[in-house]
Amino acid sequence: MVVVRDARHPDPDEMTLTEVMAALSDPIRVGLVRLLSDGQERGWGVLRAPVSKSTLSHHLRVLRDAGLTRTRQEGTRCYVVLRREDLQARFSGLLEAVLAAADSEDVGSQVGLALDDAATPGPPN
Amino acid sequence: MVVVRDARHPDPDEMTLTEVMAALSDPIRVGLVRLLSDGQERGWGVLRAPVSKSTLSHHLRVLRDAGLTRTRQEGTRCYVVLRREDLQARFSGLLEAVLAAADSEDVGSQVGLALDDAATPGPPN
DNA sequence: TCCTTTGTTCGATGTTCGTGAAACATCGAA
DNA sequence: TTCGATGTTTCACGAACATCGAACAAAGGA
Repeated sequence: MVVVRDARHPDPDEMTLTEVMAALSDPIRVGLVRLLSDGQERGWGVLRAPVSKSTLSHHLRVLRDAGLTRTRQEGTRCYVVLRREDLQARFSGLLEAVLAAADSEDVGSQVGLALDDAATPGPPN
Repeated sequence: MVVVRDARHPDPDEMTLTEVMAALSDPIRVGLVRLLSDGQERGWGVLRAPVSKSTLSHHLRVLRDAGLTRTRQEGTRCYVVLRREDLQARFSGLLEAVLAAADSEDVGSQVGLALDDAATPGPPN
């Protein structure tokens, strides 16, 4: 997956509001953001969503391009983390408001973690 | 414009986060929201955007369907107002965060008011 | 009654989006 | 080097979207 090397991670000042809003207009992507909202870095592999591998990859790309998440590659695996601080710096209060609304509405509840290592805190030992 | 009679104005609890986010993922619609953010009711006719009449009508419909604005008809004219309280009730803090971000980025600056009665405060006397 | 004003709705068109299957690229292990 | 695991990219497709011009509908005025 050569892509991660090309991974575009916009700086806070390169993020655009409309791109972020568009990224958050899909339930699956909102679900992914909710999943990552605890600040924990998650392995790509533990993410579970009712879509194919390629579609999930697409959604993660949209989130990354918008600046919502950061993807890190380690060996053959990828890890995703929410860019809370950067988002706060650029769009103060937006993420919190979205997360609160998403929780109250339970948006993207179809998205979850693999039952086994559901707590995968990051890179394996 | 018989349409206003069919106008769908969702209750706060009928609004969905993803629909609101989608509505705010277009610069012109964000511009319209910014224009209405002072709480003033504006006449359809004073709204200026670099799109055709039908496209503007479409954008206003998207905003209305998402619950962001309320449209009122008076005689042959229409008036639009931002539903700040309802949005606050349903998505606490979201609108404020979006408006702040939109201002700092100057999203939708192409949207404006007619030069003449730019301050049309509502129904004409 | 006829005409003007004001928006809405109806095609039509080109673009973007969400989706999956399949091919591909990269890394680590055998 | 060969193989398996892990994601990414390409391709294709239907649906949704942004856009416009034209037709339409409702309310007021001449």
